Order: sequence, then C-alpha cells, then structure tokens
Amino acid sequence: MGRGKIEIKRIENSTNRQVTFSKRRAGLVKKAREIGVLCDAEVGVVIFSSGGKLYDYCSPRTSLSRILEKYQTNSGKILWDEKHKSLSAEIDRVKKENDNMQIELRHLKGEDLNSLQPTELIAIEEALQNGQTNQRDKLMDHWRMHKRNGKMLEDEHKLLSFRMAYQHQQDVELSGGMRELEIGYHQVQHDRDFTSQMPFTFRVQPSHPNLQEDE
Amino acid sequence: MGRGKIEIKRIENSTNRQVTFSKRRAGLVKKAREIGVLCDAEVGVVIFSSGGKLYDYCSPRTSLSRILEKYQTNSGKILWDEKHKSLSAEIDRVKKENDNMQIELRHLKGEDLNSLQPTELIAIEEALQNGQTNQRDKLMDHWRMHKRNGKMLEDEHKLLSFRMAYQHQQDVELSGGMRELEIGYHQVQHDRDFTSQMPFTFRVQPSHPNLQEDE
DNA sequence: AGCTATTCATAAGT
DNA sequence: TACTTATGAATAGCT
Repeated sequence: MGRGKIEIKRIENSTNRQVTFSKRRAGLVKKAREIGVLCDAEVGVVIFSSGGKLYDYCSPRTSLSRILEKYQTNSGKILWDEKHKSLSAEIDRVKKENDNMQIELRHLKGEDLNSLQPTELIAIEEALQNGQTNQRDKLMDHWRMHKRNGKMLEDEHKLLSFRMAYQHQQDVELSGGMRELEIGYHQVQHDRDFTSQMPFTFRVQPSHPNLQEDE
Repeated sequence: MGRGKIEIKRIENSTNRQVTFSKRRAGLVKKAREIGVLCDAEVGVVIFSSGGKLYDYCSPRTSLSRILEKYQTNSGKILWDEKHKSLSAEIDRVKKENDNMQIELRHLKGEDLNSLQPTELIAIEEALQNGQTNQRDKLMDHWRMHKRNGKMLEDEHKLLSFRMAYQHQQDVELSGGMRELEIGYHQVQHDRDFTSQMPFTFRVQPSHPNLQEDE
C-alpha cells in the first residue's frame, strides 16, 4: 500500500526506517483505537523503537497498568514471577546469539578457520569479496567527493591516496600469490567439461617490475 | 475499507461485532508484526474482546513480560526488586554487546557504510584484507594437502581449482578499478615526506587484454 | 511535512 | 464458518 510493494524485512536505510516507523506507528495506534470502539474491546499497545524510545496506547476508560493487571489474571500467570524465568531465558538466548555472531566475526577475520571445509571457506570468501567491494566503493566515493569539492584537506588527501595505492598493491600481491596455481590449472585444463565452464581467461599477471617510473 | 464506509462507533449487531473483531484483530497483529520487522522495533499488543477473552501478540526475540517490564522501567510506574533490576541490566549489557557485533558484522559485509569516515573505512579494509589473506592461505592448504596426498577427489579438485582461479580473476578486476587513482597519486608524489613513506612502487597494472592465449 | 500511485485491509455479500 | 470482491484506507517513494 504505497508506491511500490515492499518486502517485510528490516529496512536498511535508516532514514526510511525512521519515517516508516512513524507512519506505521500512527497507523497501528489508529487501528487499535478503532477496534476498541467498534468492537467494544480493551486494547493496549506498547512499542519500542529501535532506538529504545517508548510509545504506547491504551483504550480510554482504562490504563495500561489496569490492562496489564487484567492480563496477568486472565493469562493465569503471575507476570512478576514469570518474569524471572523469562529474563533468564532471554539472557541465554541473547548470549547464544552473541556466540554465533562471535564465530562468524572470527571467521570473517580469518581466525579459527582450521576446522572448516573448502565449501565453508568459499562462503567466507564470497562474503569478504563482497564486503571489500562495498568498502572500496565507499572509500572511492569519499575520494571523488573530496576531489570534486576541492576541499580535501592535506592530511585526508594523503590518507586516501596512500590507502588506495595500498589497496592496489595488495591486489597485485594477492594475484602474485596465486602463481603456484598454474600447475594445478594445467591439470584441470585436460578436463573439457570443467574448462568449458570457466567464465574467464585465467592468466597470471606478472608485475613488470622493470617498467620505468612515470614523471 | 470494505463494501461501504463505516462510522467508527460501537457496532450494535453482535454478530457483526464479533466478525469485525476477529478480522480487525488479525489485521492489528499483522501490522504489529510488520512494524516490528520493518523498523526493528519491539511491539507488544494486548486485546480483550467485549466478552473478556484475552488475545495478545509480541515481537519474536522477546516476550510480553519482558516488554511490559521494559515499559514499567521506562514509564517509571512501578518499582522493581533488585534481583530483577540486575537481570535486566545483564540483558541490556548483553544486548548492547550483541548490537555492536551486529554493526561490526554488517560493516565487514559492506552494509551500512554510509555514515563512516575514511579512517573507519580503512580499519574495515584492514580487517577484510587480513581475513582474506588467512582464508586464502587456508584454502591453499587444502589444495596443497590434497595434491600431495594424491587423493583429491575429482569434484573437490574442480571446486578448488575453479575457486582459486576465480579469486585471481577478482583480484585482477579489483586492480583494474583503481586506475582512476593515478591522477591523485601524482599529486601526492610532490610531497617528499609522504612518498618516502610509501613502502612500494605504486603502478597501475593494465590488464593486457590483447596478449595471446598460451599455446 | 504534504502528495499520489499503489497495495492492502476489510465490510458486505455468498 | 469460510471465501470472494468491491471499496475505502494505509502507506512507499518523492518532493
């Protein structure tokens, strides 16, 4: 119900997310109010934005505390006793989530790779490649922006130039490191099915160390 | 929003009221779920039908009790006993840790980079470079081991060869993308202090697309 | 904050 | 009770 259909998943752009949050929060509260009036129901709504800010609504003639009390009675649970258990469970859950993220982070940083299979290593490669592409695009954006605005400070200029030159050097070294592969590659070439699947010409780039400097 | 417009006031016909209640309750919960997912919010909804029956909803990764607890903390309406406070504090601590890791992960994967300064982007670059080096070493280990043991299965052989050739291609492409930098680099060369710090000869590697194939 | 083109939710009808 | 559909609402993308 907008100019386009959207997938129900976290909105990555934080401005859009904030705007959508405001609009939908208003919509949700309106709906809550309407069902209360139309159907003679009691409704309580509590919303925490991702920034932790609290918003709430409850039908007139009552209060959230009263609704909560009624909730306790009706659900047959005593919230405050239950809370204990649920808090502990919550801690466990979040800690587990932490552990998983920790592992993923380690892997992306190249740690604890020993137990991994080639397939898993390749998945990591893909993530890294992807991250690298995005990061470089962004750094290049900075470079271009500064250059265009002509207000790149001396230090920033140095930093960015140096850095991007460094990136290039790293790429060349990585390329070089693959030289050993040539041997293996020739073996592979005998396999027609495989070579026909290769989407590119595989060629090692020599560094041409004897080219003259520019000036 | 139906076959006709309706006034927002109590529906007198009890059958209609009941039907509308069911439909709108479902709609309300759906909206609550959506805002939670889209905007990364925590939502809790409590509804009592006119008959006094209880319905509720709360976002996944939390519980109604936890939401209510947070509500009370935020609204300052009820005092908590110390034990619960400390549990809550623990949760907040762990969740914060969680959020930080989430952010770091996103950054490494190249997401949410817009707000970052060059310095921060460079830190990410270093982590990625490092991870990449380690990951490739490890993959290369697999390759070598299999080759030495002579027991590389056909499929594994293909996978590894193909992958490492792919890596090389990616490196060449990354190198190519840096060509624009030459202009900026020449400016930097005038700065003696800086160039003397550069630990390498920076030179753009052309792809030599017109080289002949082997054999 | 407003403005629409669109998609969505739902009041009636079956 | 559940399904269908004509309509009014909600809202995503823009400005």
